[in-house]
Amino acid sequence: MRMTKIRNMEEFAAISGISRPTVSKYFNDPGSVRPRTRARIEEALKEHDYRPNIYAVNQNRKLTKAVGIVVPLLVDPYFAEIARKLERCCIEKGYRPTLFSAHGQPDHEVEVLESLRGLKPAGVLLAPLGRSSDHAVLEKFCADVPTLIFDSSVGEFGLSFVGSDNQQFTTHITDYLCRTGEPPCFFEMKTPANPNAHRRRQAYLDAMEQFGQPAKVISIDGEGWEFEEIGRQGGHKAFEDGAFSTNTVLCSNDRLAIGLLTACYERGIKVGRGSDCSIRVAGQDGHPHSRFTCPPLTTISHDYDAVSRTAADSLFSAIDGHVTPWKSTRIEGKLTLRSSA
Amino acid sequence: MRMTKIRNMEEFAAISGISRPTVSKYFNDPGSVRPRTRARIEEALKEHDYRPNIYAVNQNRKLTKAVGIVVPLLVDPYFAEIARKLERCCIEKGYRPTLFSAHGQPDHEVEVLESLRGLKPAGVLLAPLGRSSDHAVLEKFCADVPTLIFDSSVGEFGLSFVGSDNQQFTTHITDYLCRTGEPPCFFEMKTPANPNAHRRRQAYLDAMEQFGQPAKVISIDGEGWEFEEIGRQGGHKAFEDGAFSTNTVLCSNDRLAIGLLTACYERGIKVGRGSDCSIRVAGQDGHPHSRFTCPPLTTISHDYDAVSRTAADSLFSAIDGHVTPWKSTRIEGKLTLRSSA
DNA sequence: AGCATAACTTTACGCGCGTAAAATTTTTGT
DNA sequence: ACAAAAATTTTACGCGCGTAAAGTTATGCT
Repeated sequence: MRMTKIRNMEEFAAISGISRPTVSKYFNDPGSVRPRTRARIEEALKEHDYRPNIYAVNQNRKLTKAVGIVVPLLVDPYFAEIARKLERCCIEKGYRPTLFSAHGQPDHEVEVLESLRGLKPAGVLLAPLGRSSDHAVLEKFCADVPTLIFDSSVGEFGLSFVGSDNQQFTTHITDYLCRTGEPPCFFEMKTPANPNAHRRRQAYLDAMEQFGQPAKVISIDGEGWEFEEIGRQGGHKAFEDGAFSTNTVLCSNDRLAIGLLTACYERGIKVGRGSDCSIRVAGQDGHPHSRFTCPPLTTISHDYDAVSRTAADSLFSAIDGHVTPWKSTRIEGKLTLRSSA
Repeated sequence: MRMTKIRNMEEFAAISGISRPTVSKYFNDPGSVRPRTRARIEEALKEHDYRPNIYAVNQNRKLTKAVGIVVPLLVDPYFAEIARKLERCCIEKGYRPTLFSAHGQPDHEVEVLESLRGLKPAGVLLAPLGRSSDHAVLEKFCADVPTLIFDSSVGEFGLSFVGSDNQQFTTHITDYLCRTGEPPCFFEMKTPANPNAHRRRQAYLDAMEQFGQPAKVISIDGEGWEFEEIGRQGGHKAFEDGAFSTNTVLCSNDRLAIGLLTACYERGIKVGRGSDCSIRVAGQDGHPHSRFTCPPLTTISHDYDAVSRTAADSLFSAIDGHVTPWKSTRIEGKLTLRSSA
């Protein structure tokens, strides 16, 4: 095998005994050629492993098969995990995913979008930074490129939005905490990165009112995406200020909770639901790491599979021309009970 | 601005008053044209924001400006972090990095390399899976594409290898542990993912012998890349078996240590160097998360900046034609003392 | 000013493939 | 078996740019 080096489709067509346009058609959709033709091509393919030049292909196609996946922070395993699942969805459907991260920085996000334009992708799956995003740039990008927004909604642009049902998240876990112990305080960043945090705070307030419990929101300082460190420092400050009005803390997200757990440890405060524990801590997200904190973190988990599949399918159907009005799909989470609360 | 839509370089050349070949030359190297010509182009650039079509460019260039970055597992923040730094190095030098993850699966790694060929990259920065990699595929890939191996060395192929000095890592932290308490046991996976683990075990054995201390290696079961869970389960088993011969455990890597900490928590074993603690646990890697474990993890940290910069620079110099014989560069780590040991 | 040289313009070709139109062959239905 | 439909082949053009060659203009130096 591989006796002759194939340089282009012309050569490959010649040795497979098929005309070049038909071979071209085959590579665009193997099912669009006659079975016997297809068999002959695939046989030749095994002996000469030829692959069309991506650059030449994409130069001429109106619709590229490239799909961009953009997340705010790839170092966060939550985003890495969901990006991985999205990647698989793309490959399954014959698209070529390319992964990008804004690395928590708005200017990077703009850069990414800029270079993404150059890729002329068939579509983009975008999880925006959120508050710090350049909304004008985002909106313009969405107007030019078929973009599905996921994880964090920043406005009614793009094809649609797919994310988690933050309201259900918080209501559900607040309910659990109220039923099993003291009602929770809510621990969050004063200026959170994305609007999900606002929804969660509001859901907490609503739930507490509904349950007839006094609400208490603790908003801590800190900018940026180093949530663990922000949670840790904010936790120390909250303890110093005596800000925790009950022995139960619901954190706006798991990374904040992880930081708070560290702060508790550093102060010698035992966390959990045992009788020897003085505080209960719960998170929200089902962060990949939450299983391994000490104590393991009680949290409400994203349905990673459903979110990624729904997002990907929505994009693909839009690419295939199925126009639907903008809509927001929010998927429920599942409570994960562990020993922290 | 943007009154006329520029479709190609021809049009842009026309409105900037420069010939197309010169404009082409400018985009390949802005410094290669006369300053005044350059100024005129850049002025026109501001009013019409034209960018050459990547696909058309790469079709004709012998040397693409694309660089592939491949890591074994992007969900691991260690790799996400080093990938981020490598990305920046590439962009600084005018390359276009594309990120890939093998997601811990050998067949994915092969797929990634396959699709990477299609990109016809100028070079590739590759951190192989290690033991489970298809070495033949890897070697063949390296023969075809300028590839620099980093993090984990799997043989003398590729341009060179850049990674951390595992021997120094382990020797250094073993020394620290011996000087500050009981000599450590070594906690590792029986069949580790990559050869770094073997080097670390050997360095541990050598160091213990040199220090005149009895060595004890605890090799736990478990396959795959879910190190935390493997460490947790292995930890439980080791406790049950009474495998820890001293009160100090040096883990082969931080993720294993994180799992062991969870196991300790679950068994009510207090970890740290305080008098009320019954075990000390240390890791290796300086994992981004190690700061936030409970207790915070004492570890020896990769020099992320040095490794990524050295790796990137080696690749770029090879791309620029500076041929050097294969060599292995190993960079020392820095001890990070925290409360776990 | 005069000349060598560097920079630029013009012209022209090629890269590898998509794709349209028309001609031809194969398959399908009856 | 024969016409209609589907698939394929032929032919031909275009995409946007790199790049080489030859001619032209600008620059630097004495």
